[in-house]
Amino acid sequence: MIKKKRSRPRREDSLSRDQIVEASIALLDGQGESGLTFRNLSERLATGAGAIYWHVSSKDELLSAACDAIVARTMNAIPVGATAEATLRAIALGMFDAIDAHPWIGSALTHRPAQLPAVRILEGIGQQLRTLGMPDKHHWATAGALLNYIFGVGGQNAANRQFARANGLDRSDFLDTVSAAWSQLDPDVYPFTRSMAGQLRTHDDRMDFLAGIDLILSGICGLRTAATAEIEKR
Amino acid sequence: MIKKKRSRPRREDSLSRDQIVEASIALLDGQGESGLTFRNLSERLATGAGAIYWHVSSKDELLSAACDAIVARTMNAIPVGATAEATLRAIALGMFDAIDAHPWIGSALTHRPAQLPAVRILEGIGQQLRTLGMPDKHHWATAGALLNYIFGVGGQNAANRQFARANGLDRSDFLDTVSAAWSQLDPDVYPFTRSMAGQLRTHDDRMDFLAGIDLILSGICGLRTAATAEIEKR
DNA sequence: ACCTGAACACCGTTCAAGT
DNA sequence: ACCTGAACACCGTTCAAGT
Repeated sequence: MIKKKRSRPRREDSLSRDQIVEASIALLDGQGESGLTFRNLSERLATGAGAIYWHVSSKDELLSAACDAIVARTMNAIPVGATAEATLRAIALGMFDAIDAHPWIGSALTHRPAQLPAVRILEGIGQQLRTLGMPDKHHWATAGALLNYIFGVGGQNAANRQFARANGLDRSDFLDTVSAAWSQLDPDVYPFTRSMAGQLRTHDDRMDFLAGIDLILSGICGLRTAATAEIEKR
Repeated sequence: MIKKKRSRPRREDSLSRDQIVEASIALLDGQGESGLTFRNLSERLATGAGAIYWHVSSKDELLSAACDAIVARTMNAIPVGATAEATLRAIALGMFDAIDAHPWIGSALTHRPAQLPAVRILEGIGQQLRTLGMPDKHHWATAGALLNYIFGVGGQNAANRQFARANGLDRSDFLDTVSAAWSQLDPDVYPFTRSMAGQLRTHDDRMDFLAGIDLILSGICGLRTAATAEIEKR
């Protein structure tokens, strides 16, 4: 008697790239970055690893596509018609919230070079700089400053979230841990950091993020420092 | 006859954590992030994987320690005695150059949460903000803005370098590739990005980085925007 | 106390073979 | 054209056993 090998049920409809990307997002949201493996993914999609490779060329591409799906939705949700400054803030806050909801895109953005997701954001920022009447020669540096700041915050948020998840901490546990560590630093070497330990527990990430954006925007509005003179000198 | 197993020669002196960290830095500098494996490391140190684990608890800790060694050297090399603004620039440029020389620390910084390396930089920045006479309540948001901007640029630089290395491109090949990709974007959807494709080839990363720093510094010097009012309102 | 190195439990990726 | 799933070449980490 032939022993029929018991294998898991396979899907009957055929796979699509979109389904793979959506399943990846679900996995990343639910289990964090380490949750996205081809084994997890093929189980969830009731298929084999090879089937996924038919639609997608590598894990890197998959992560990029998942990230791009989120970024595209975020950028499409930015309301049009507001002032340039308000729109720049909306873009920045939109990305902040997107990274908050999907921490893994913070690390996807910082790790994969200037590809589609980054370009979508750059484009949104750049168009507003134009309407703001910023001289062309400052466009690149200015857009880059905003973009890199957003990426920097995103990357840190992602890292903090991942650390907290890996150690089974919630946000408040995590802040307590860092705050405690900072309180124990040598006061002679780290006076400033020690003095920040308290604020750390009560601060509002989103508010601080916005304050940074406004710092840059206010710099943009009043380009009058030594360095811009230096740049003009070239 | 007993066949004596030919094994690689082992070291005779004993291992130290410092030697392990230095060997890791050499590996990371020479072969990039993927070059740091316990197998590579134990071969280089003429020892076994277990020996390394005796001195170091995980790969994560090792990467952190390697990153911290570079950051500590960088921060110690910042000259003292200059004006606060000049020192802030020196810190930023010092980190930029350190990341340029060791791209992997860009990704180590963005991936491991607020630990020693980040604290060293935060402290340096914060002390200068104090001498600048910035009101205490703005310290956190301001220092965070500078720090996150530096991390953002660092992360992007690291990612770009790794991409270039993985594809066997030098800097100019890499810029050509991105520039070509941007030139082919749909002009109706990506007018700004397309217009940047040219500048991309000739731009100076370091100069643009400095321009961003100065944008933030100039915002710091003239805190007068809607958002700071908003923060004060709280 | 410090080290060895085989073994374990994973990865991403490939590919002959199936439909 | 699309999928299967075993196999491959790696990982980080552990641990009984040695000195």
